[in-house]
Amino acid sequence: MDKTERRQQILSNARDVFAKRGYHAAKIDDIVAAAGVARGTFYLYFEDKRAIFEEIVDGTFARLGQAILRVDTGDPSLVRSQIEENIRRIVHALLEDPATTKILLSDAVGLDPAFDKKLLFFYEEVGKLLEGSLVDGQERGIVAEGDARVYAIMTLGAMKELMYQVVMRGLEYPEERIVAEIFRFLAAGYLRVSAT
Amino acid sequence: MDKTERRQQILSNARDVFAKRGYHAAKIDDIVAAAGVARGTFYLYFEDKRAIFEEIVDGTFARLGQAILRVDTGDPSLVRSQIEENIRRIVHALLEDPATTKILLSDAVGLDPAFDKKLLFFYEEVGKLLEGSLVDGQERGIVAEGDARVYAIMTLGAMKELMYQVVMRGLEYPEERIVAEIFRFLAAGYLRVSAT
Amino acid sequence: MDKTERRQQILSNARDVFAKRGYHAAKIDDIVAAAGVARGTFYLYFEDKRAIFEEIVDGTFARLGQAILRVDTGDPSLVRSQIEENIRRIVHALLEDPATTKILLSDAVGLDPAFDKKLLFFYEEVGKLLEGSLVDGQERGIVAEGDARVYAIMTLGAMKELMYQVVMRGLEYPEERIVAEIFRFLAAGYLRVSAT
Amino acid sequence: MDKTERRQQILSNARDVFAKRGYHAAKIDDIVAAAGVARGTFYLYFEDKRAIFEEIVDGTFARLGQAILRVDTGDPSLVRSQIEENIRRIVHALLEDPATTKILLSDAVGLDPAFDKKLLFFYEEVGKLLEGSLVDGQERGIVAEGDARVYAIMTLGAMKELMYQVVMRGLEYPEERIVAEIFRFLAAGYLRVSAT
DNA sequence: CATGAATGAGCATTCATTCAT
DNA sequence: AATGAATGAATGCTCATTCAT
Repeated sequence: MDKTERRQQILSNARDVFAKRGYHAAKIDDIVAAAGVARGTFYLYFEDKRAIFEEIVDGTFARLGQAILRVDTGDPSLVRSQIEENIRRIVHALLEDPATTKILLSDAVGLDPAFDKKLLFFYEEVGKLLEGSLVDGQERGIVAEGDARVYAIMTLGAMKELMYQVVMRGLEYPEERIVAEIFRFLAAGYLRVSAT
Repeated sequence: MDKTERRQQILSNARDVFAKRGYHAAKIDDIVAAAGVARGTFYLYFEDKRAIFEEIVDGTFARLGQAILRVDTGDPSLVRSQIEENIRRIVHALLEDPATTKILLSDAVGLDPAFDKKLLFFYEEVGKLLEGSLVDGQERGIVAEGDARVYAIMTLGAMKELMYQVVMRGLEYPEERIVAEIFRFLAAGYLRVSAT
Repeated sequence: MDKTERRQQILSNARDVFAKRGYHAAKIDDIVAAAGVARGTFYLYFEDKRAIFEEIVDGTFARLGQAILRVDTGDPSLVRSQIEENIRRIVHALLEDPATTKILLSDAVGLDPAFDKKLLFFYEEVGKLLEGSLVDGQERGIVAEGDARVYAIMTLGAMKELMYQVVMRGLEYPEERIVAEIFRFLAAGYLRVSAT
Repeated sequence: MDKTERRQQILSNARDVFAKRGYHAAKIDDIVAAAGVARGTFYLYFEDKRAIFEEIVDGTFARLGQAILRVDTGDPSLVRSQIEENIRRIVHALLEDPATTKILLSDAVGLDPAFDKKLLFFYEEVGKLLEGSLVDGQERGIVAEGDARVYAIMTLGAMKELMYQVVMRGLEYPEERIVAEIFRFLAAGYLRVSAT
């Protein structure tokens, strides 16, 4: 087994342990036991417990970052499919690896102020991207008036919560269904009430 | 100072410490120092660290639960204002005490599997309430077709994320503005794109 | 038992353990076992292992510093007795507590660069004091010509080695005898050989 | 590179590492990195860390032992130069390799009780040799009355301390000057005070 | 009731040494 | 012989909790 494999072996077992027990309850012992290596071996491949956790989260960030495509608003008739495709890719990236999704949406939250800052930064980046697209869309009339930043935040929140519920509760929704529901939610909301 | 006051004094200082440092970084020492009582006194009023944390979260649950009013869909012309009032009350309850909101949305997440279950349960209860109203609304034609459960989850997520950003980043939005944006988001979404 | 006593109890047992095993071989467990307290109690009174060791050495420094009296060379007829008195006090200070002397002359040496610097600094201070007295004495004709600094260094070395041997080998010399021998050694050397 | 060379290469790099960091702070990793060999190779040539350290100290002992010449007191007119020559050889042996001198006078001290015993034994051997010469000298009238053992101990201490200061502080004394000062110190002391 | 000194289980991390290749 | 990945015993330190005063 070469170094990369061994590293991957520890990393993936650590991921499972973190997902199962949560960051603090996950002991180095649990990780090495799961990986079937000695205590010291762990430290041959990773600086410390925090470092391997961060690597898992960073990896998820990277996967998510790659999933997101820039929306080209040039041809209005293609916007919808691009947005759907983006939602589809993000949902897929999160659901194909429920363990890291659980870690990202649960264990990584409130770990400590420094880590909170890291998460906030990631979501800020994604939020900015989204916000930019929304502002762009507003100029082209394909996004409603309103605070684009707030729209972006709520969009992220809605998707995060849905993914969290799916992952934590094992909600059995087909991905395509999830994509469709999200799109509908973003496109038209659901309240049909008249003004007071 | 009577028992109740003393208890409250410890509780409220603990809340600040948890909010500032996070659950794990908050030491009993920090709490008793903030409350100005002796180490042992803490244990006269609370079972253990976990218990006081849980009490804080439970208190927030209770406050939130009280904030939510049942929507009477009898007179369609009054539904909108009732919904707005609900959003207003929830937002107000969260923002009037940012410390507990931060704890609820950050420290309480991923604490351990048992606590995750507790949170999940609370959100499930709220979600069911909301889902029920949505189904009810669907029957009366004031809620669009679609999966009410998913709508409920995304609604919760959108609101949680917005509150989280306000609390963590100190976003300076007037409450009324937030309420209006949320309502608009839920009512009409923002995408105005034609089908492919 | 009040805090000062408890502290002293741990300190003095630590001193014995350090003297017996040496700094590195002395484990916190050995110290607390000797003191009859729990592991955590140790850390209630001392920052860490290094700190208690440093305190022991600093205490010895202080005792030694107090033992040394400034020699008043005003009345030449009184110089000899003052010097003898100084030697007597230093020798007494070291031999009345062999454990700390062993620690100072053995365990504290080569502990790490930072500690070496500390030791070097202490001996430098003592050396400067001695050197100053020697220069003063040279002006008054009661100290022979020659490099006062080297004299000071060799004097310290001679005394340190003698004390070390007494402490480590349990050499049974009466203190007064030691004082007399040191004085004679410093006063007249022992080689009686003619120049080449 | 043959076995002897490889061994020497590791040994001499270990010496530098020990001198720079001290015994405990010197890691096998540092040594093999300095020597440019693999971790396992180290153990092909040396039993363990302690063994290589001991070998370094033993080598220094051997070098020092060879530096010391027996003083032939037959012709009194030649004694002085023989003693000077001895001092010169010892000083030279120590200063030509400051790294091992630093190890001998600093890291080897207080390593553990067993090593202390070893050092004590070496100095005892040298001390006995010196003591024997002193007793011999006393019979021939070229060494003053007094306790020869104490003279021997203080002589060793004086020389050790001077060498230690030169090595640790980088004192810039020419060897010949050091030899002369030591000789003068041993021959006549420096105090010129009348009895009380 | 209040105190705070004492407790000790628990854990991350280090590093000398081994051994399969 | 040489390598360097793997090992796991060893240990300092933390901190929630207890309990005698």
